[in-house]
Amino acid sequence: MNSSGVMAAKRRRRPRGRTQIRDVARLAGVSAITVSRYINDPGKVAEDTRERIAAAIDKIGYIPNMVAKGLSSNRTNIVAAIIPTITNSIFAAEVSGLSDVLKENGHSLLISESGYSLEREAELIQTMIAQRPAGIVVTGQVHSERGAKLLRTVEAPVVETWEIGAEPIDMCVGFSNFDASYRMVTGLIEAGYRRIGLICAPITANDRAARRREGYLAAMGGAGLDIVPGWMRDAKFTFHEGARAMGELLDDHTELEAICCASDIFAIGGAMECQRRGVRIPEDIGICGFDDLELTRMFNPPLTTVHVPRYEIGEKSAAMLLARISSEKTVERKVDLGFEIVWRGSTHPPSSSR
Amino acid sequence: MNSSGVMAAKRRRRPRGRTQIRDVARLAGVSAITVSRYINDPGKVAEDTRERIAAAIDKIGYIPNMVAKGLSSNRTNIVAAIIPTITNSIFAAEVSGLSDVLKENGHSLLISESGYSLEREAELIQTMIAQRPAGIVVTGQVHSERGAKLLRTVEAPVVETWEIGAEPIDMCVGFSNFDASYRMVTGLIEAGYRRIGLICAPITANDRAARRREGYLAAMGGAGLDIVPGWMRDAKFTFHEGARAMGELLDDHTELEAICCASDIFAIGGAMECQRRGVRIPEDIGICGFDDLELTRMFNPPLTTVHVPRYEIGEKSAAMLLARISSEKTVERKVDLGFEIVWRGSTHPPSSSR
DNA sequence: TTGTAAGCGTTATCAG
DNA sequence: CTGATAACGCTTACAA
Repeated sequence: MNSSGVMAAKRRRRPRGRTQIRDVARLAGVSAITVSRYINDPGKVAEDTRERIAAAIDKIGYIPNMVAKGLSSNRTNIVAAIIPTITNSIFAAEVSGLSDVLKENGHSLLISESGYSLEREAELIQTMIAQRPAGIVVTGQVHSERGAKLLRTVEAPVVETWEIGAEPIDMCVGFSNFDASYRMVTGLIEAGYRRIGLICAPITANDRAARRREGYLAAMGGAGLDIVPGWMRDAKFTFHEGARAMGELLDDHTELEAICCASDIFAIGGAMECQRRGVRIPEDIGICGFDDLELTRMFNPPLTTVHVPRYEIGEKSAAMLLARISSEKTVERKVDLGFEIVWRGSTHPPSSSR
Repeated sequence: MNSSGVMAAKRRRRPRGRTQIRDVARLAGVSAITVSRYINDPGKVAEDTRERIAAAIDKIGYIPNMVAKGLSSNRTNIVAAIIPTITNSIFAAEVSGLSDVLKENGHSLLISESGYSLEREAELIQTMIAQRPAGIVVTGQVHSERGAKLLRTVEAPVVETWEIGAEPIDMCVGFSNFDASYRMVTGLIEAGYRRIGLICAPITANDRAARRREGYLAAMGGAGLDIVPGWMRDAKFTFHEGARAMGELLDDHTELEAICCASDIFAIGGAMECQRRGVRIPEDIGICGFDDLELTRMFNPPLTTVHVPRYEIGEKSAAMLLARISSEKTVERKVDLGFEIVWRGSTHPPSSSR
């Protein structure tokens, strides 16, 4: 042995903790690669070898190192999702759908929150790409220039969720927020409402809200009704903000006959504000929401709203990513999961549903 | 060159897509390790070298490969969290706290849902360990035997959240669910209530619910009041289930004066059921909840509840993990974040708060 | 301050 | 069906 052998010994790193594939291999009397084959596709290994390896794994409690696997195979089993905020329950439901499908297929879910900021989203996309995810889920179809560029050049498949109006960067899953809002407002007009207010989230960095607002404007304009700036209020996604916006409309615009809320959060908060003031629903004012949260069904009266496929958006996104991950075959690029207007007691019913 | 050189050439893998550190190094005219130093601690690199590297990174859009980094350094920047379900907003808030602190410190968050199953939790712990996370967050202090063993032997620091009654496996953050429930019920008794019902989540695989139930029993028993099995109902975490349980109690036990709900979800669902039936709150029946969801403040009347530090549990868990990750110094093992009984209009006030 | 060499734990590739 | 070897992209250890 020459001096480099000595040097090599000195340079050896500290031993690491976990057992590894070679420990299993030694115990089973096979090579590491055979254990690797057993783990990834047991069918490639002979029956008796299989049994010895299984016994060895069980004995030493071997847990594969996905980091090493990821580096070696150049693919991880991690899917990254970037959502505005997990505390909005529509995104929690989406994440649940993602999580359920992914874990059934041996994938893990990395979550991060952009806080409805496109700059933050771009940073997170970069952070996620650093993890070399097998797939990426983002919210909406509007991104910062930098974010969009990263998504366009990343190797992993990308799904944009919750809106399908534009051409996707790669794939998209959701429904038309414009159509949903348009149909909701058109229904209100059919029901006899003429002076209809709007409570909507700020449309900055939120194309879903922007499309819902546009749907309202198009329906009002299309019916030849007045569009009054004072009838429209911004609100952040809290019940309190919904109540505040409703209170302002009630104070300043007693002429309003119905309030269209671009989120059930506003509708519920707003409806509670009405209760507090003794404003009767739907006798004194009609209220409709958006998203069909469980609470809208429980409310007194139950709230008219738009049912959206929030859990299904997660499920379908995961399924599409998995399809692309497991094969090169082209899958659907644009998936419309639809929506449904649900007429309940908080508004008069439209003529078509009478 | 001997034949092995030829073989090596044949064995070369396909080139991969992303730019890597050596591309940056070449462009900047330095070695890879210098770029590595620049990325991990720019102070170790000379000013002008720094500038050249920065320019090179910017030019080719280099994004570090955290998988390779993780394997090489034997530490990832991923924290794994296992929660019962993301759709219960208390856990969504916790996740938000985790996410905020972790991303400030360059860590990413891997989320998985156990669905209130200890077996599922154990599987997920194993899946998470395979990713070699820098830290692990689990919910509660009760685990399956296998899950507990994995948590005890894993190298990463572990935080158990939402309950601090038992000795932690490693660290725990939360509050005493027993004390909170005990104090709530004691307060109701002080307020003059004697016949108090309970709506609680199934206590299987949920030590937080179990402790809340025990707190109720201890307070009732301690005050010499009747403990009637029929006054206690199980409910899953939906508003509908809360309403159903409340309906049953209202139907079967007209003698009840107050209902203690071990979750605001039950309290809100239950209170809506009361509204539906024309049962007045608090005149006909007192209702209190647990968790202090935003909606409890908005409700008419506002609901008495227990404020719990849900966002802070996430924040603190992340902070404790980070402290342990960055140093070997011992940090607190058991952190009591406390709780606060919030008396609102859905119950008569206790004498002590008059 | 910078560089060289070895190694992280797994899998791709080629060979038998 | 099984194995030997190199490689994945980065960092550790050591050296200059």
